[in-house]
Amino acid sequence: MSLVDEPLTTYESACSGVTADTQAAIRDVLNRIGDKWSLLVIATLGERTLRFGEVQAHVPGISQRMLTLTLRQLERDGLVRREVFAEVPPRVEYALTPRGATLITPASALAEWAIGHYPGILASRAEYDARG
Amino acid sequence: MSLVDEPLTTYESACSGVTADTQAAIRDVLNRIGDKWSLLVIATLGERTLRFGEVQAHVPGISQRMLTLTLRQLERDGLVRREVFAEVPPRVEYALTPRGATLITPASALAEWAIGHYPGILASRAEYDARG
DNA sequence: CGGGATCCTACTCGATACTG
DNA sequence: CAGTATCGAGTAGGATCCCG
Repeated sequence: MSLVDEPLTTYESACSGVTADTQAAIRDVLNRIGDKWSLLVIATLGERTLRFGEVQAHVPGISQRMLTLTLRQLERDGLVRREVFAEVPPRVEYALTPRGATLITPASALAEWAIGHYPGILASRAEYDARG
Repeated sequence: MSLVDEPLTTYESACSGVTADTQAAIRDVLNRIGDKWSLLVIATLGERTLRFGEVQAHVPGISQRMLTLTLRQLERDGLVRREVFAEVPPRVEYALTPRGATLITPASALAEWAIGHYPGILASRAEYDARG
Protein backbone atom coordinates (compact mmCIF):
# COMPACT_ATOMS: atom_id res chain seq x y z
CA MET A 1 0.00 0.00 0.00
CA SER A 2 1.38 3.31 -1.05
CA LEU A 3 0.31 6.54 0.55
CA VAL A 4 1.59 8.72 -2.23
CA ASP A 5 -0.05 9.79 -5.42
CA GLU A 6 2.81 10.42 -7.77
CA PRO A 7 4.85 7.44 -8.92
CA LEU A 8 8.61 7.55 -8.73
CA THR A 9 9.17 6.48 -12.32
CA THR A 10 6.96 5.81 -15.27
CA TYR A 11 7.56 2.13 -14.76
CA GLU A 12 6.49 2.18 -11.16
CA SER A 13 3.54 4.25 -12.26
CA ALA A 14 1.89 1.20 -13.71
CA CYS A 15 2.26 -0.65 -10.41
CA SER A 16 1.46 1.90 -7.76
CA GLY A 17 -1.33 3.90 -9.31
CA VAL A 18 -2.95 5.69 -6.38
CA THR A 19 -5.67 8.14 -7.25
CA ALA A 20 -6.12 11.65 -5.94
CA ASP A 21 -9.18 10.36 -4.09
CA THR A 22 -6.87 8.22 -1.98
CA GLN A 23 -4.74 11.23 -1.12
CA ALA A 24 -7.84 13.16 -0.19
CA ALA A 25 -9.12 10.37 2.04
CA ILE A 26 -5.86 10.07 3.94
CA ARG A 27 -5.44 13.78 4.40
CA ASP A 28 -9.04 14.32 5.37
CA VAL A 29 -9.02 11.59 7.98
CA LEU A 30 -5.62 12.67 9.26
CA ASN A 31 -6.84 16.21 9.62
CA ARG A 32 -9.71 15.00 11.73
CA ILE A 33 -8.00 12.55 14.06
CA GLY A 34 -4.68 14.39 13.93
CA ASP A 35 -6.07 17.36 15.80
CA LYS A 36 -5.47 17.98 19.45
CA TRP A 37 -8.34 16.05 21.02
CA SER A 38 -10.18 13.69 18.65
CA LEU A 39 -8.04 10.63 19.19
CA LEU A 40 -8.12 11.02 22.96
CA VAL A 41 -11.90 11.38 22.90
CA ILE A 42 -12.27 8.31 20.70
CA ALA A 43 -9.97 6.32 22.94
CA THR A 44 -11.96 7.38 25.99
CA LEU A 45 -15.28 6.41 24.44
CA GLY A 46 -13.65 3.17 23.30
CA GLU A 47 -13.81 1.94 26.86
CA ARG A 48 -17.50 2.62 27.37
CA THR A 49 -20.39 5.02 26.80
CA LEU A 50 -19.97 8.26 28.71
CA ARG A 51 -21.83 11.44 29.49
CA PHE A 52 -20.49 14.78 28.34
CA GLY A 53 -19.09 15.70 31.71
CA GLU A 54 -17.52 12.28 32.14
CA VAL A 55 -15.68 12.57 28.86
CA GLN A 56 -14.39 15.94 29.92
CA ALA A 57 -13.24 14.54 33.24
CA HIS A 58 -11.29 11.77 31.54
CA VAL A 59 -9.63 13.92 28.91
CA PRO A 60 -7.53 16.21 31.09
CA GLY A 61 -7.18 19.73 29.88
CA ILE A 62 -9.92 19.81 27.29
CA SER A 63 -12.20 22.82 27.46
CA GLN A 64 -15.96 22.65 27.24
CA ARG A 65 -15.85 24.38 23.90
CA MET A 66 -13.27 22.05 22.36
CA LEU A 67 -15.02 18.95 23.65
CA THR A 68 -18.27 20.13 22.09
CA LEU A 69 -16.62 20.90 18.77
CA THR A 70 -14.69 17.62 18.75
CA LEU A 71 -17.75 15.53 19.56
CA ARG A 72 -19.79 17.31 16.88
CA GLN A 73 -17.15 16.59 14.24
CA LEU A 74 -16.91 12.94 15.26
CA GLU A 75 -20.69 12.65 15.23
CA ARG A 76 -20.82 14.23 11.79
CA ASP A 77 -18.32 11.68 10.49
CA GLY A 78 -20.34 8.84 11.95
CA LEU A 79 -17.68 7.85 14.45
CA VAL A 80 -19.63 8.81 17.56
CA ARG A 81 -23.32 8.51 18.38
CA ARG A 82 -25.01 11.19 20.48
CA GLU A 83 -28.08 10.34 22.54
CA VAL A 84 -30.07 13.00 24.36
CA PHE A 85 -32.35 12.10 27.25
CA ALA A 86 -35.26 14.43 28.00
CA GLU A 87 -34.57 14.79 31.68
CA VAL A 88 -33.91 17.48 34.23
CA PRO A 89 -31.04 17.99 34.58
CA PRO A 90 -30.28 17.12 30.96
CA ARG A 91 -28.31 13.98 30.21
CA VAL A 92 -26.42 13.38 26.99
CA GLU A 93 -24.54 10.19 26.34
CA TYR A 94 -21.82 9.58 23.81
CA ALA A 95 -20.76 6.24 22.42
CA LEU A 96 -18.56 4.97 19.64
CA THR A 97 -20.39 3.79 16.55
CA PRO A 98 -19.29 0.50 14.94
CA ARG A 99 -17.28 2.54 12.50
CA GLY A 100 -15.69 4.50 15.30
CA ALA A 101 -14.77 1.27 17.05
CA THR A 102 -12.86 0.06 14.01
CA LEU A 103 -10.56 3.02 14.38
CA ILE A 104 -9.30 1.82 17.75
CA THR A 105 -7.03 -0.86 16.30
CA PRO A 106 -5.00 1.23 13.82
CA ALA A 107 -4.97 4.13 16.26
CA SER A 108 -3.60 1.90 19.02
CA ALA A 109 -0.95 0.60 16.65
CA LEU A 110 0.18 4.14 16.05
CA ALA A 111 0.03 4.90 19.77
CA GLU A 112 2.20 1.90 20.54
CA TRP A 113 4.70 3.04 17.96
CA ALA A 114 4.74 6.47 19.55
CA ILE A 115 5.29 5.09 23.03
CA GLY A 116 7.95 2.65 21.91
CA HIS A 117 9.96 5.11 19.86
CA TYR A 118 9.50 8.23 21.94
CA PRO A 119 12.66 7.83 24.05
CA GLY A 120 14.74 7.43 20.91
CA ILE A 121 13.05 10.41 19.32
CA LEU A 122 13.81 12.56 22.35
CA ALA A 123 17.42 11.39 22.23
CA SER A 124 17.67 12.27 18.55
CA ARG A 125 16.26 15.70 19.20
CA ALA A 126 18.71 16.36 21.99
CA GLU A 127 21.60 15.28 19.81
CA TYR A 128 20.34 17.34 16.87
CA ASP A 129 19.93 20.44 19.01
CA ALA A 130 23.33 19.92 20.61
CA ARG A 131 25.06 20.02 17.24
CA GLY A 132 23.50 23.40 16.56
CA MET B 1 -3.53 -0.61 25.33
CA SER B 2 -5.26 2.52 26.49
CA LEU B 3 -4.51 5.88 24.99
CA VAL B 4 -5.99 7.83 27.83
CA ASP B 5 -4.47 8.93 31.05
CA GLU B 6 -7.39 9.18 33.41
CA PRO B 7 -9.11 5.95 34.46
CA LEU B 8 -12.86 5.66 34.27
CA THR B 9 -13.27 4.47 37.85
CA THR B 10 -10.98 4.01 40.77
CA TYR B 11 -11.15 0.27 40.19
CA GLU B 12 -10.07 0.53 36.60
CA SER B 13 -7.40 2.90 37.78
CA ALA B 14 -5.40 0.04 39.19
CA CYS B 15 -5.55 -1.82 35.88
CA SER B 16 -5.01 0.84 33.26
CA GLY B 17 -2.43 3.08 34.85
CA VAL B 18 -1.08 5.14 31.97
CA THR B 19 1.37 7.84 32.89
CA ALA B 20 1.42 11.42 31.71
CA ASP B 21 4.57 10.52 29.79
CA THR B 22 2.48 8.24 27.62
CA GLN B 23 0.05 11.01 26.87
CA ALA B 24 2.92 13.30 26.01
CA ALA B 25 4.47 10.74 23.68
CA ILE B 26 1.26 10.14 21.77
CA ARG B 27 0.43 13.79 21.45
CA ASP B 28 3.96 14.76 20.52
CA VAL B 29 4.22 12.12 17.81
CA LEU B 30 0.74 12.88 16.55
CA ASN B 31 1.56 16.55 16.32
CA ARG B 32 4.53 15.71 14.17
CA ILE B 33 3.09 13.17 11.75
CA GLY B 34 -0.40 14.62 11.95
CA ASP B 35 0.61 17.79 10.18
CA LYS B 36 -0.06 18.47 6.57
CA TRP B 37 2.99 16.93 4.93
CA SER B 38 5.10 14.69 7.22
CA LEU B 39 3.31 11.44 6.55
CA LEU B 40 3.32 11.98 2.80
CA VAL B 41 7.04 12.75 2.87
CA ILE B 42 7.75 9.65 4.94
CA ALA B 43 5.68 7.50 2.62
CA THR B 44 7.52 8.92 -0.38
CA LEU B 45 10.94 8.25 1.14
CA GLY B 46 9.67 4.81 2.13
CA GLU B 47 9.98 3.76 -1.48
CA ARG B 48 13.55 4.86 -1.97
CA THR B 49 16.16 7.54 -1.30
CA LEU B 50 15.38 10.80 -3.07
CA ARG B 51 16.88 14.19 -3.73
CA PHE B 52 15.19 17.31 -2.42
CA GLY B 53 13.70 18.21 -5.76
CA GLU B 54 12.49 14.67 -6.34
CA VAL B 55 10.65 14.62 -3.04
CA GLN B 56 8.99 17.86 -3.95
CA ALA B 57 7.99 16.48 -7.34
CA HIS B 58 6.35 13.45 -5.74
CA VAL B 59 4.47 15.29 -3.03
CA PRO B 60 2.14 17.41 -5.12
CA GLY B 61 1.39 20.84 -3.75
CA ILE B 62 4.13 21.12 -1.15
CA SER B 63 6.07 24.37 -1.20
CA GLN B 64 9.84 24.59 -0.98
CA ARG B 65 9.55 26.13 2.43
CA MET B 66 7.25 23.48 3.87
CA LEU B 67 9.32 20.66 2.43
CA THR B 68 12.43 22.11 4.03
CA LEU B 69 10.72 22.55 7.39
CA THR B 70 9.16 19.09 7.27
CA LEU B 71 12.43 17.38 6.37
CA ARG B 72 14.26 19.25 9.12
CA GLN B 73 11.74 18.16 11.73
CA LEU B 74 11.89 14.55 10.56
CA GLU B 75 15.68 14.68 10.58
CA ARG B 76 15.65 16.12 14.08
CA ASP B 77 13.46 13.28 15.29
CA GLY B 78 15.76 10.73 13.70
CA LEU B 79 13.22 9.56 11.15
CA VAL B 80 15.03 10.86 8.09
CA ARG B 81 18.73 11.00 7.26
CA ARG B 82 20.12 13.92 5.27
CA GLU B 83 23.23 13.48 3.19
CA VAL B 84 24.94 16.41 1.48
CA PHE B 85 27.28 15.87 -1.47
CA ALA B 86 29.92 18.51 -2.14
CA GLU B 87 29.19 18.93 -5.81
CA VAL B 88 28.25 21.66 -8.23
CA PRO B 89 25.33 21.90 -8.54
CA PRO B 90 24.74 20.78 -4.94
CA ARG B 91 23.08 17.44 -4.34
CA VAL B 92 21.25 16.52 -1.14
CA GLU B 93 19.72 13.11 -0.63
CA TYR B 94 17.10 12.11 1.90
CA ALA B 95 16.42 8.62 3.13
CA LEU B 96 14.38 7.01 5.86
CA THR B 97 16.34 5.90 8.92
CA PRO B 98 15.62 2.45 10.38
CA ARG B 99 13.39 4.17 12.92
CA GLY B 100 11.57 6.05 10.19
CA ALA B 101 11.02 2.81 8.31
CA THR B 102 9.25 1.27 11.31
CA LEU B 103 6.65 3.99 11.06
CA ILE B 104 5.53 2.79 7.64
CA THR B 105 3.57 -0.18 9.00
CA PRO B 106 1.32 1.59 11.54
CA ALA B 107 0.97 4.55 9.20
CA SER B 108 -0.16 2.30 6.39
CA ALA B 109 -2.65 0.64 8.70
CA LEU B 110 -4.15 4.03 9.42
CA ALA B 111 -4.07 4.92 5.73
CA GLU B 112 -5.92 1.74 4.84
CA TRP B 113 -8.53 2.51 7.45
CA ALA B 114 -8.94 5.97 5.98
CA ILE B 115 -9.34 4.66 2.46
CA GLY B 116 -11.73 1.92 3.48
CA HIS B 117 -13.99 4.09 5.61
CA TYR B 118 -13.86 7.32 3.65
CA PRO B 119 -16.95 6.67 1.51
CA GLY B 120 -18.98 5.95 4.64
CA ILE B 121 -17.62 9.03 6.34
CA LEU B 122 -18.60 11.20 3.39
CA ALA B 123 -22.07 9.66 3.44
CA SER B 124 -22.40 10.36 7.16
CA ARG B 125 -21.36 13.95 6.64
CA ALA B 126 -23.88 14.45 3.87
CA GLU B 127 -26.65 12.99 6.01
CA TYR B 128 -25.61 15.05 9.03
CA ASP B 129 -25.54 18.26 7.02
CA ALA B 130 -28.84 17.46 5.37
CA ARG B 131 -30.58 17.25 8.76
CA GLY B 132 -29.39 20.77 9.54
C1' DC C 1 19.88 22.93 -6.80
C1' DG C 2 18.69 23.45 -2.29
C1' DG C 3 17.70 26.12 0.58
C1' DG C 4 17.15 30.77 4.06
C1' DA C 5 14.64 35.12 5.35
C1' DT C 6 10.33 37.73 5.41
C1' DC C 7 5.77 38.81 5.22
C1' DC C 8 1.15 37.64 5.46
C1' DT C 9 -3.32 35.02 5.94
C1' DA C 10 -6.27 31.66 7.94
C1' DC C 11 -7.37 28.80 11.14
C1' DT C 12 -7.01 26.41 15.61
C1' DC C 13 -7.48 26.66 20.14
C1' DG C 14 -8.17 28.69 24.91
C1' DA C 15 -10.54 31.87 28.18
C1' DT C 16 -14.53 33.78 29.57
C1' DA C 17 -19.29 34.73 30.05
C1' DC C 18 -23.91 33.49 29.36
C1' DT C 19 -28.20 30.08 28.77
C1' DG C 20 -32.17 26.43 28.56
C1' DC D 1 -25.62 19.58 33.03
C1' DA D 2 -24.55 20.53 28.59
C1' DG D 3 -23.97 23.37 25.92
C1' DT D 4 -23.59 28.45 22.86
C1' DA D 5 -21.41 33.07 21.82
C1' DT D 6 -17.68 36.07 21.58
C1' DC D 7 -13.05 37.54 21.76
C1' DG D 8 -8.16 37.21 21.30
C1' DA D 9 -3.47 34.88 21.09
C1' DG D 10 -0.64 31.75 18.87
C1' DT D 11 0.74 29.18 15.01
C1' DA D 12 0.75 26.40 10.73
C1' DG D 13 1.29 27.16 6.25
C1' DG D 14 1.59 29.78 1.58
C1' DA D 15 3.88 33.44 -1.48
C1' DT D 16 7.75 35.69 -2.64
C1' DC D 17 12.49 37.08 -2.91
C1' DC D 18 17.29 36.29 -2.29
C1' DC D 19 21.74 33.46 -1.75
C1' DG D 20 25.98 29.99 -2.13
